Amino acid sequence: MPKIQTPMAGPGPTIRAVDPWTPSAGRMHHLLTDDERARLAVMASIVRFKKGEVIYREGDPADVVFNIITGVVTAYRKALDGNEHMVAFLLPDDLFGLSGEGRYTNTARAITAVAAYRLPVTALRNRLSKDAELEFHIICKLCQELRQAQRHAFLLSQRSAVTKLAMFLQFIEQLQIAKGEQTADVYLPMDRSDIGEYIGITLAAVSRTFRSLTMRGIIKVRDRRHVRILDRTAFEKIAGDPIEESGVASALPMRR
Amino acid sequence: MPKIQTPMAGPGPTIRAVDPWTPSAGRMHHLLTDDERARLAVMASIVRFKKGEVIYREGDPADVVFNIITGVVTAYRKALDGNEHMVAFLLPDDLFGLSGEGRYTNTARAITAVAAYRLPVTALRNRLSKDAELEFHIICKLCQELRQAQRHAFLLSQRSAVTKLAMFLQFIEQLQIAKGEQTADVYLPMDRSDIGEYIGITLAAVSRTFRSLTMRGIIKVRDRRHVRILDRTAFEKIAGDPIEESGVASALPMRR
DNA sequence: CGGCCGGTTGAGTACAATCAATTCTGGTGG
DNA sequence: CCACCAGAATTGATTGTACTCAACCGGCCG
Repeated sequence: MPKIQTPMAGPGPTIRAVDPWTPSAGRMHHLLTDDERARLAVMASIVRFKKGEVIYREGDPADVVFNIITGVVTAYRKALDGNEHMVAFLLPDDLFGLSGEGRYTNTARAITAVAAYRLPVTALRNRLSKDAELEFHIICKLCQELRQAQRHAFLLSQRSAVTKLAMFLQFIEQLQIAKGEQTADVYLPMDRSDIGEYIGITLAAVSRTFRSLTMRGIIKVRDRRHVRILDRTAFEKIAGDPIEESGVASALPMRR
Repeated sequence: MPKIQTPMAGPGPTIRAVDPWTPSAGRMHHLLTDDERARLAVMASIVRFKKGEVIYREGDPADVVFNIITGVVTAYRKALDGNEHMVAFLLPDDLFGLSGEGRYTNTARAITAVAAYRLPVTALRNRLSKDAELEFHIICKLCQELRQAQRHAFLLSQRSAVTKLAMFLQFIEQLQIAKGEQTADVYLPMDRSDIGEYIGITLAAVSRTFRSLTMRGIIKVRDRRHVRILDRTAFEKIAGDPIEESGVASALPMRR
């Protein structure tokens, strides 16, 4: 059952993040050594999900943790009124499924095709008890996810829709820079309604807000998935300077 | 310099949380053994802050971590427009100051008198590398703080002010129950403007919203700091049932 | 007593939600 | 290759909620 395959992703789970205590100039490292990855790989299997597929539901017994290889996953919570709200975008190298207390506290859904390592909690936990280094790396990753969640909360606290959207675009862009991808345009793997759920405005408002930024000459929407930032200074006046934000030049508070 | 004092808090840092992988019926445990606490105490000193005092600022070098003994701390971020937004309430047994990347990513301020253990990062890190168990407990704590941050984001995504306030009161109440405190009334250690900053509405709106809930007979505001929930069913219809929320009866997603 | 701080209340406004109609886009099959 | 379809996205008109600004209250401390 454990298929220790090595697809394009390499020989086992990867957890990439920055060490929260070292001023690393924002570079992001693979936290795990090949050795650790191999040890994790032994207990892992690779699973694939189709676009739109639910990976687990709020309340399900939380007996596996996932580590994304490729694709994008979203974590949702259901509001009383039936509306869902997204609490996180999960991207390659992210760890998810561990925020429960015996149960998952949110629902995870693939919004693109996804490949991920699937790690049974019992095995992982066993391994952890013997491996201080691995644990430390997981601590680093969790610090990062925590920071990220706080950033998200900060975004949600903004009143203006333009600010929210600009901050969101900034997140995504930083993310892509960190990934080392070509970023003349910002690439948006999610659709408008996902964005709306993440930044806490309606689909209609997302659309209007894109238009507003376009009208003002700040961005240019190439197509649904590609946006270019034309007026950098105006853009950062709205979104807030990311460098100021995180306290260190080129710090990359976004996951991955 | 390390004053290994044992005030009312006991013989060293405490990290209380629930193990995220064990369905523990919501009971919260001291995660650290006396032994561990003693080892941590060796590297810790106790610091005290007055109400209103800033503990550290966004951008400061992050060389110490804190573990609250008594009191309430808030973590802020500054918005572009000068407004601040609160990203977390930190309470006894909570760990804070570790979300940086060489630097603190937010500003911490005591909103009551605070006593805390002060742990130098270098020493802590050193210790961690040798102590798998301690690391595991920190992982548990981080999972909890992450869950909490996601809950906060969820709260902020709500559109109606009443819902936000009700959810907030629910948080605080659960917190007090977890602490084992007497809770005929909900006790609010923070003032109205802090609440507003946390739930993302203005001071004026907080006031109106309290009134609205009072008018409807759902709560009764004894004084600035004490609120009683009169109509439980109506209250939970607005806030969302906390049991549903976390998937397990009496799960306590709030810190403490 | 006076000033200050935290909180409450009021009037008017702005921004995003809502509901609903319409257009655009990408994919499928003839 | 085109026609068609379904889902995604845009746009419009209206409404409501919370913001803004400002006045006011009440306790506390000097």
